[in-house]
Amino acid sequence: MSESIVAVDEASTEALTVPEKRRAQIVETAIRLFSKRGYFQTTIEDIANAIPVSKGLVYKYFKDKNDLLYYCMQYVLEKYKLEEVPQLISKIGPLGALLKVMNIQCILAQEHMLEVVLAYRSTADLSQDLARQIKILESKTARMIRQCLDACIHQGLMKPLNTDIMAYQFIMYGHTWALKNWAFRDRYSADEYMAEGENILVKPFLTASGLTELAKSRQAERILV
Amino acid sequence: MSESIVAVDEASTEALTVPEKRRAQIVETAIRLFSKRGYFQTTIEDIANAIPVSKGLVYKYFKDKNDLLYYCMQYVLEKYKLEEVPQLISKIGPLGALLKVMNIQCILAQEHMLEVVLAYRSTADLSQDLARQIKILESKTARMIRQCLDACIHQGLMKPLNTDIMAYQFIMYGHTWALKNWAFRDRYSADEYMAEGENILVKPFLTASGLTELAKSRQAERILV
Amino acid sequence: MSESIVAVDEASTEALTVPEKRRAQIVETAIRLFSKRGYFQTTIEDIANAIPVSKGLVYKYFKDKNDLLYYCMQYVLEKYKLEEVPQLISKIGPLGALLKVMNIQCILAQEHMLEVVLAYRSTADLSQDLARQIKILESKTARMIRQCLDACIHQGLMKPLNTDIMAYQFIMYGHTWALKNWAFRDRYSADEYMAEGENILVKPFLTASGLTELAKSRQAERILV
Amino acid sequence: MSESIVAVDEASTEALTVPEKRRAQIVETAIRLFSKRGYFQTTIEDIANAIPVSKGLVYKYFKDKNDLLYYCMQYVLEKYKLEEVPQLISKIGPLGALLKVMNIQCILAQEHMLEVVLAYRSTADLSQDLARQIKILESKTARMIRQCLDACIHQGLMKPLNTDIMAYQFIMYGHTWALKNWAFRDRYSADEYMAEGENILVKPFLTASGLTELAKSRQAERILV
DNA sequence: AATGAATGAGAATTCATTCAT
DNA sequence: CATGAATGAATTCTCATTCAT
Repeated sequence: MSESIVAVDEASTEALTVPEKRRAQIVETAIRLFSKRGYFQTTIEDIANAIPVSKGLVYKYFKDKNDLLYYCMQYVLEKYKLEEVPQLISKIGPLGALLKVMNIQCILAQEHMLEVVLAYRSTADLSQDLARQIKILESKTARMIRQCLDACIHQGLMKPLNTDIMAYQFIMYGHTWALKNWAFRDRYSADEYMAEGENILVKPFLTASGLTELAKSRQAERILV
Repeated sequence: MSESIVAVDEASTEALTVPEKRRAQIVETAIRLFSKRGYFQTTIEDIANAIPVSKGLVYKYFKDKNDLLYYCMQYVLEKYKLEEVPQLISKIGPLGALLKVMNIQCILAQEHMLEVVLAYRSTADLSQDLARQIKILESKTARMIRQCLDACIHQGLMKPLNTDIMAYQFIMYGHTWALKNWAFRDRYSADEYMAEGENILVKPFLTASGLTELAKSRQAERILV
Repeated sequence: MSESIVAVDEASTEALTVPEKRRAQIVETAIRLFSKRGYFQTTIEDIANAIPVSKGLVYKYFKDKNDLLYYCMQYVLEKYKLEEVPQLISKIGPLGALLKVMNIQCILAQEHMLEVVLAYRSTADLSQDLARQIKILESKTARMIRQCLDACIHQGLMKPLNTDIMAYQFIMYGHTWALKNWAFRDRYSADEYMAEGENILVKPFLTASGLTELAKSRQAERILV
Repeated sequence: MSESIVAVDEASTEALTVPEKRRAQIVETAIRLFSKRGYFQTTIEDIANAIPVSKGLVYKYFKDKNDLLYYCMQYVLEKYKLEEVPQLISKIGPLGALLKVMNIQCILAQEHMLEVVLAYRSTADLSQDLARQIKILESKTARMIRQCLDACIHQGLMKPLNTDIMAYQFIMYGHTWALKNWAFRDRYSADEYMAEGENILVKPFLTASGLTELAKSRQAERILV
């Protein structure tokens, strides 16, 4: 996954100013605590002490607690942006893109387990308006996945099905890893879970030519590696 | 669905004593408000006013607010108990049972949408111990579904696959209807969503004999209706 | 002043319910402290402790601190309502009414010195909307006084003058007693100040017939007493 | 009014050093904001941003916020100093001086409306000691006016009356223009209000010879103009 | 059984003030 | 001179919980 499909904030690797670092530090600490204890059970003081800075400083960077929650959500969704799916489809084909997207969903869920849990617990705690924005961002991801599915079907690699609902199956498969991790973690590794995703979400829906294509791409991978 | 697979609280149809009615009334109101506004943003006073009774009365029935949340969760999970799955398998076969279980998951999600949302928002707000109990109950449901899947595979109706993970797919398919309802409700009815569940979670995994079995049971249904 | 021109809240003499008593108690304490220390330097806790009740209780009776300030202002202006001026004019004539109004302004300023000071310090601390209401109430008082003045002029008792501005002179004469009390209190009693009001605000503006009228009413008073 | 009776800070016309300019800038900005929003609702940051300078700089010039308020008050009272009244009396006579003083009070109230409002809102917010100083300054003004009144009476231009209280009437007439400006501004110009001041505070109190004197001085003015 | 007045611990938020740069 | 990041004390406000009636 060297040529990442996940949007990477290029700036994040550059030198950040002091205030920028502080902002990031607060957001990251807040995500950790909000995820673990929940939004309402985490006080601004908890967050400040964990850094550690003073309570008051948090308010220099964020209007209020809800504003901070919003930026936490943003930060999470930033990671989930699938911006280059169209290019990916044209480069490695829709089936390859689909598999890649599935993997990304799982990898992200693994890497940002706390954040996924946070999203399910606390989106409703955002103000009406901010909650809507979060939903819009998720809709975009669904649309990207749907493009892959539609392309697969269009190229005869996949049997026709409701790509709208199916797109959410891909999203939820990743989220499930995070949400039900208490049930899975003792029995499967993230990689095993991800591999099973192919068996559950991709292979059973492929046409004969889709299966051939899959086999070919597997072989190509093997040669590359 | 006259012969419900879902555990029905027999007592609920009997005459309840006044205190029992009050308890139920409080729990139901609490579920509604907790689901809509969240646990921490709903005050005991909100609940009392919505009934309406006095704040103090709520404390006659529940030790504290967290205790009330726990009983709300219990009430929700009560509805989700799949106790008669083994009987069901022996009566209508594992494939029929599987389809039925899938339908039930969707119907429950539709009928108890608020409660599902509540569970995802607020399980973590329960005390450690109560939260564990909730997880145990969900594990039981997963085990039931797994029995169906294992039986289907064992009887050659379904191709082998990881039934542990797949069982959660069935659970999550229902939950997704509730959790992402904001995305679906304008485009699909609950029935359409449920029907699509068959295409996504069952059919693609069937063997030839499984498909035959499915067709037969469909015909049987058609005759019955 | 047995037949008071000042609107008396009849209910205040009746039995009040417990919450009504509490409300009044809080308002009265707040007026005292707000007047003495100022609105922003008085904490809700100060007020609560002075009663003494708990902080939280104050919020059962008033939405927030600004709401409490508003009710304090209302309470003050309630006392300043001059509702029966028209009746008074028809009963004892416009000049008598005018003198009475002047006296009332001084008596009120003396009795509610703290409240007057509070009004000047803190009206601007009310929300836009509440501040406007307070101004409307003062305008009404000005209008009442103006009616007296206009009637006096119309009946030839007083020489023509700008009754609009003059009405505010009557209001301010009372307020000045409260606002500049630090300068006056060592040299004049409230009665002396009030008596001087007649020399400054009434007599110099009377016509010959106005002076006759004044002398007559003085004599009538002397006989009555 | 070329030969101003109002004490003018001679230095203000000279070249100020940079720090002096900064100080003045801060004080003037503070007066503006304190008057508009009140002392407690104006933050040091508000003032700094309005200039704009940094918050820290304000503390280079003023010990603390209360110190700044004190200098604001000083600045206001500086304008209100009536130092040359004795000379004025001997130059244009006590009645002319009195009229001039009345005019000045109105002009100052018009030009420094915000400052007058500030004084009434915030004098009590000064420390005990600083508040006393402000009162002493106002007493001086009252004494000056009283000198005029006493001289008028002594020279038989004015009928005897309580000059102590009357002096405050002159002060308050100006203040009233500022304090009740919300009621007046739509109906009168500052000049109209000032003209009415003569009808309310001077003419009714004059003796026959005082009226003659007034008429003469009016004529003199007319010739001059 | 039921009420609702009262409490008080605890959280969010603000802002004057300091100080390293 | 000037900045603005950082602090922390102080305050408003909320709400679960208790208890006398």
